[in-house]
Amino acid sequence: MKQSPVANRSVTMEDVAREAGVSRALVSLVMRDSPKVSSAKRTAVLESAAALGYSPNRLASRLASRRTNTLGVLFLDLHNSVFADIYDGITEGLAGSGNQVMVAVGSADPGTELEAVRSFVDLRVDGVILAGCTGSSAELAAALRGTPAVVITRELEVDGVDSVLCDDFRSGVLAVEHLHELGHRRIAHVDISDWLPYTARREGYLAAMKKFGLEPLLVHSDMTERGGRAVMENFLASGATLPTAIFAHNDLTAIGIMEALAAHGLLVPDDVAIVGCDNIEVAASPLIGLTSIDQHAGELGRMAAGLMLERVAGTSGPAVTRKLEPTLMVRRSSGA
Amino acid sequence: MKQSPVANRSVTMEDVAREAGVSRALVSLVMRDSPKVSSAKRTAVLESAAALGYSPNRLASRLASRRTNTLGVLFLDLHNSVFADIYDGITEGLAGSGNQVMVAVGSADPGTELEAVRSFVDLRVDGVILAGCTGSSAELAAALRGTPAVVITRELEVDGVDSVLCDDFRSGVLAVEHLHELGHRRIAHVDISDWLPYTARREGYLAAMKKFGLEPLLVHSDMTERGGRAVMENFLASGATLPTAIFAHNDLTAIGIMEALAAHGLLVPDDVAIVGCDNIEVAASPLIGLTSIDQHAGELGRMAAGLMLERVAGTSGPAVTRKLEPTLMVRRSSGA
DNA sequence: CGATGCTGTTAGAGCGCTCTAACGTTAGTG
DNA sequence: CACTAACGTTAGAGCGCTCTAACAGCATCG
Repeated sequence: MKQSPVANRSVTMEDVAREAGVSRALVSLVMRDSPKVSSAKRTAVLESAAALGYSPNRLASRLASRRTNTLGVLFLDLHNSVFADIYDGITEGLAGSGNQVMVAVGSADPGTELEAVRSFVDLRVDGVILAGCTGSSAELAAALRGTPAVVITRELEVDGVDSVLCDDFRSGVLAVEHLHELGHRRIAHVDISDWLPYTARREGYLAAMKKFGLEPLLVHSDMTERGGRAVMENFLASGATLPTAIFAHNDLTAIGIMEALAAHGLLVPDDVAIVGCDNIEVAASPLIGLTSIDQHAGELGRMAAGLMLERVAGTSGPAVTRKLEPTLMVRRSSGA
Repeated sequence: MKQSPVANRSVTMEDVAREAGVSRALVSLVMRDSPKVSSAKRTAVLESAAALGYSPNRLASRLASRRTNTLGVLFLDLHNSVFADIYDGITEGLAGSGNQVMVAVGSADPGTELEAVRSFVDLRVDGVILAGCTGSSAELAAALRGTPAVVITRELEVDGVDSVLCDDFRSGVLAVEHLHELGHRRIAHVDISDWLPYTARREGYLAAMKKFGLEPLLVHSDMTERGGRAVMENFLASGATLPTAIFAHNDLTAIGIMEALAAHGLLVPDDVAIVGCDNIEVAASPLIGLTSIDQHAGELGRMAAGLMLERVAGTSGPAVTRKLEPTLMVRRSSGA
């Protein structure tokens, strides 16, 4: 019954077939739950397989069948819990579809990211879901080599790549409108590196500021908590006049900003009001009370999974873009 | 130059070989950067490959070479950022080793988890790193089928499975000692479901309480923020006398507890002092100021990667266990 | 000048599986 | 009772790659 581990690694269908006194093809059918196998042979095969400690080699079966029933999912950053929410949505949307998920992490580095996508493609996954990506359209398209893909939180102008995102421009507008309504006029925006393809929130901010005839104030950060804190520390050290309100590119940045303010004895929202974006779990915590803009991460994941399943099932046609309306979640950091 | 996507998917080494006027074996050598290829042929092959849009089929190469240079990494829960820290440690420890990482998420469900491990094994990864797992030793051993493995944050009594963890018993003791020293005598512990294999923190708590001659007070939760909040809400609703201090199984739970207390106008640490465990990023935030016990997640990941590399390189020998000393991080939630 | 070694290349036999087409049985039909 | 139909089973040809062993070509050497 119990075999040595090493021996197990090389038990093949052939061995099981011999042990059970049937052909290799029959074993294959049993392993794939084919209905056209007599129950007698089926149990015989299963018993032999168990006795030998057989574990099917998925590399071989995938190679032979030219199907993998596997989707690759790439995450931008594991430290941002918005990706955990997206992950939940994806698994929910994929439930019962018989598809497996392979995860990779891009770490906000186009190199790592492209490497991961290439790896997915080389392993012949049926499709790729990019939950946040920083590479250029051209590079990503080249790496995908025609593999169906869905991008979350970004719009990629590539053939056969669907996009599922929240209207980030609108989020920027919502943030400014909210702060303007509260009476703020000096509203700053802490966004992200220039080269990153996520510019819509900033553009929304700029457009709304212009609409209200206000002077924009932009500072770059790196979408991390640490980055947000550093930016605010620098700003405070510079002695420049503080804005009365700050809209941050995402919640992590916003929290970092709040930390720096707290460290200097400044009160939120009394001295500076803060609005974040993403509405991650911790932002909603009463301990933080960060006003944020919900981009419906779970729903984005679910929709991406749905589109992916359609593509995998063979639905062709031009690339689709699904855009959700953001929702402002008012909390302590901007009033009340 | 540009081929249709579908065509790309079926370009094989044979095609490249024909196009370049060489043998398939030579193409294979070029693709694997063999030094024994003349530079003339090398460039010819690379040009043909690019022209045809060739992408090597990694399934086939892995099958043929019986090596994958890939490690499977399983995470318990993407919502807990301690796993992001562990991930960083792992990638750091693996850097430059030429190994790829495949990630899967167990979602604190033994079924999903075992399925993921089986999937890794069936894909013939060289090794598996389990960053948190809830299955039984026997089930995991069966699923691994002899594949080298390293478990993080848990000790698995399985042949060939190394363990890397923090001394959780000691963490429980540290928490109680700290609170006792602050003068607390009614110290509760919010831990996790009975069936989960993570009992050391509770045992440390119980041992330390006994040492001080104090009456233990245990409540079960589910290691999530929501769970912690629910438990505390229930407790408050029950009208039972509050403990003066609570040690929570992890930081998420602790934060949930703090939220419930805040919602009822209770002050931390004045009414109830809180100590968490894991020292996740957000616990360290001045906005939360949660006293926590650092289990050195990054270091755990790095060590696990190191052990894994040794195993993959062929080091045999009995299973190793590496245990780190936890570090108490005192913050606002327990005083000062 | 034939033996020796070296470099670059290739034929061909797998890796462990799937899938098509064909097979032997048995049951159903006129 | 031959004749088809359906069922369960199998042989054998791949899937796209790697790897061993052998090979041609050429310089080196006693």
